[in-house]
Amino acid sequence: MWYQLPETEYIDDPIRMEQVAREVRAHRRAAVDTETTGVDRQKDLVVMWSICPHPGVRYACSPEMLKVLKGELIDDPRIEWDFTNAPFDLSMLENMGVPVPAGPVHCTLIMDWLWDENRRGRHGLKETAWDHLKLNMDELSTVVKKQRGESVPDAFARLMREDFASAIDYASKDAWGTQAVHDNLMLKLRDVETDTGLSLLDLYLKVEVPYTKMLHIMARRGVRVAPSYLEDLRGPMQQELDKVAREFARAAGREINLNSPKQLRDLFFGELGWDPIKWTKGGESGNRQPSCDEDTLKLYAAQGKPLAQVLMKHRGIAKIKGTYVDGLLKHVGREDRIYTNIKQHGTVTTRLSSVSPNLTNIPNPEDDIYRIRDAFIARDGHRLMAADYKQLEMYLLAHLSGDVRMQEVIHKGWDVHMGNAAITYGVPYEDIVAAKKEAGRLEAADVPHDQWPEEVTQLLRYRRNAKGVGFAVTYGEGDAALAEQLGVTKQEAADTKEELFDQYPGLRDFIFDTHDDVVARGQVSNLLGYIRHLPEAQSDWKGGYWTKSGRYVQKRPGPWAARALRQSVNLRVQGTAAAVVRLAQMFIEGIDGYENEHADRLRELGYEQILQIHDEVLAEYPTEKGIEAEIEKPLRAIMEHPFHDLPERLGLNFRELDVPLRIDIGTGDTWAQAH
DNA sequence: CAACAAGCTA
DNA sequence: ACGTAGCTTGTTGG
Ligand SMILES: Nc1ccn([C@H]2C[C@H](O)[C@@H](COP(=O)(O)OP(=O)(O)OP(=O)(O)O)O2)c(=O)n1
Ligand SMILES: [Mg+2]
Ligand SMILES: [Mn+2]
Repeated sequence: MWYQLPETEYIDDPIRMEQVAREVRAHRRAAVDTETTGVDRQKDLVVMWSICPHPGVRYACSPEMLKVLKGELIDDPRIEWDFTNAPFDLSMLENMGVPVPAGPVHCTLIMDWLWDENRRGRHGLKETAWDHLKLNMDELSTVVKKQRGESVPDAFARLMREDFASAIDYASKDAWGTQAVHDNLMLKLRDVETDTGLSLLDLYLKVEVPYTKMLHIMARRGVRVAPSYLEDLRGPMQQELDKVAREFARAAGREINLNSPKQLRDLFFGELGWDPIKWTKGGESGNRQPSCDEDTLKLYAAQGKPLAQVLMKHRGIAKIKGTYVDGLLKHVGREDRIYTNIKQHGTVTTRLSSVSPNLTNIPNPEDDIYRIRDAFIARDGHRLMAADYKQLEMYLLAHLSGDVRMQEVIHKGWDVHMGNAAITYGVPYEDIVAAKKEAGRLEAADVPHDQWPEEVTQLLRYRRNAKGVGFAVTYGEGDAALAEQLGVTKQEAADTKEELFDQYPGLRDFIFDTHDDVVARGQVSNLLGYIRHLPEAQSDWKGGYWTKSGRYVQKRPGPWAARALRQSVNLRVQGTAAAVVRLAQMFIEGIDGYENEHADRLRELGYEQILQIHDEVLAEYPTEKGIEAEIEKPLRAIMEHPFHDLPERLGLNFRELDVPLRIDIGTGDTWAQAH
C-alpha cells in the first residue's frame, strides 16, 4: 500500500480537533512532531505541532489544540505514539502541560538504530526517510532562507510570520514522514530473526519501547548539584593554573600556550631536542607526530625535567576545570539540577550514552583531589544511593564462556579482579581482601582519604589497575601495550598474559569461538539477540596463497579485520551487561509491562533512580531511619535477578545465569560518599 | 567548520 | 599494529 503525501490541514478549532481525536482513536495510533521556541528540553515551548493518525492525512495544529490531546488521548493506554526522537517531543509536550502518554511510545531513531547500529549520525528523519523510502524531506533551510546565526526554531518562527502556508506544510510533513518511516521499519524489524529466535521487532516492542519511556521519565528528574561547591573551586584552580603557567614560562624562557600540543611539541622535540617516546595516532590523515601526552611527560618528569613536571600539573587542573567545573556549571538548570541528554541509540553495543553534559565520565573520587562527585547531591530531605554490579563483565564472561574455574571462583564469592591483581602484581590475594575490608571501616568512620594508610590505598590501586588489565587482556590487548601498561618488558607482559589466561582456560575458547563465528557470519549478538554487524571481519584478510617459490602464506587478519575480531568478543559481553542493566532499570521503575511488587515497594519508599552509569544505578531516597535496609531488599531482588521472568517475557529458556549477579550498595549525602 | 590530540569514565 | 564502549575541551588550519 502506498500513499501520496496528502494535503496539509491547519487545525485551530476545538470542534475540528475533536474529529481528529476520533480518527486517532479509530486507528489507535498517531505520529506527533513539535516545532518549538528552542531546543532546551526543560524550558522551551511548542509553537506548532503536527499529528498524523494514518498515511492519508496530515494536520498542523495550534498550541491551543494540545488541550484536546491532553484531555482525550494522552491517557488512553490503547493509543500508540510515534515520534522521531521521542524524549525531545515528550519533553516539549510536558512543558506545555501534556503528561507522558499512557500508551506505548515509539521512536524511529531507536528503530533505525536497532535495524543498523552502524548508521550512526544517520538515524534522523531526513536520512531514514530517504534511505528507507526514497522520500525527500525538506530541509528547513530550503523552505526559508536561514539568516546568519539564526537557529532552526528562530527560522521556523519567522516562517510562521512570513509564510504561514509553508510553515504548516513543513511542520506536518515531519509527523507524516515519521509515520511512514515507522511503518516501514516495523516490517523490516519483523523480518530479522536473531540468534535467540526472537525477531528484532520482539526486542524492539518488548524491551526498547518501554525503555524509551523509562529513560525519559528518569532524565526529566535530573540530578542535583551544589553550584557553590563548583564555584568555590574556580578561583583557586585559576590561580594555580596561572602560577603553573608562569613557572613554565620562566623555565622555558618564553610564553607558551600550555593547551597547545603543537607549541609544546615544537618546544620539546624541536628546540630542546628531546627524543620522541610515543607517536600520536595521526587520525584519518595518518599524519603521526611526536606525542606530548601524560605517559610521555611522566617519563621526562621522572628524569627530572621541570618543564614536564610543571606541565603535568597544569594538565591535571585544566582538564578538571574546563570539563567538570566550568563545563558542568554551564548546564545547571531548574532546581539546581543538571538534565543530561540520555541517548538510547548512542552506542553500537546497546549501552547508553550521555551528552550535554556527559554524566558517565565524572572523575572517580578514588583519585580526584577536587572530589567533583561531592558536588552531586540529593534533593532536600533525601540522600543518594549507588548500586553497582560487582565485576559485572567478569561474571558475564564466566557465564558466556562456561569457564568452570571462573564460575567456581564467583560461586565462592571471591573477587576476580583481586585474583588478577595477585597474579599481575605478585601480592597475596588475602592482603587485597583485607585492604578492601579496612577501606570499608575507614569509610564508615569518615576518615578522609588522604589519611588512609598508604598500604591500603596501594592495594586498592592494585585491584583497580588489575581491573583494567583483566578487561584489556580479555578484549585483545597486545604484548607491547600490556608491557607499557605494566611498565615491564614485552616478554614479561606476554608471560603475565599467559598466566592470566591459564587461570581461566575457557576464556581462550570463548574468544576463538567468537572469532570463528564473526568471520563466518559478519555479525555477533548478545545474550538476548541484539546484533552488531562487523563486515570487516570477513573482508580484510591477508595471505592464504602460495608464493612463486612454493611457500604457503598463512591467512591472517589485516588491521581492520583484527579490530573487528576484538570488537566481536567485547560486544557479546558489554552488550549482555547492557541488557542486564536495561531489564533491571525497567523492573525498578515498574514501567509498562514491567510492573512488579518490588517496584511498588520502591515507589512507596520514595526511591527514584536518576542516573545509569553503565553498570550502576544512582538514585535518590528520603532520609529516614532504617530505610536503607528496606530499599535494599527489593532493589537486590530486582538487580540480581534481571532475567527472572524471561521465559514468560521473551520466550527464552533461562531465568538465571550459571553464575549469580551481585551488587554493591553505597549511600551518602553526595555521590562520592555513596561509593 | 572539521580534524586532531588529549584525557575523563564504564 | 592498535583492549572495547563513549563525550568534551582546546587548538589548528582551512
Ligand atoms: N577499564 C574498563 C573498566 C570497565 N569496563 C567495563 C567492564 C566492567 O565490568 C564494567 C563496569 O565497570 P566497573 O568499574 O563497575 O567494574 P566492575 O563491575 O568490573 O568491577 P567492580 O566490582 O569494581 O564494580 O565496565 C571496561 O570494559 N574497561
Ligand atoms: Mg561501575
Ligand atoms: Mn561494577
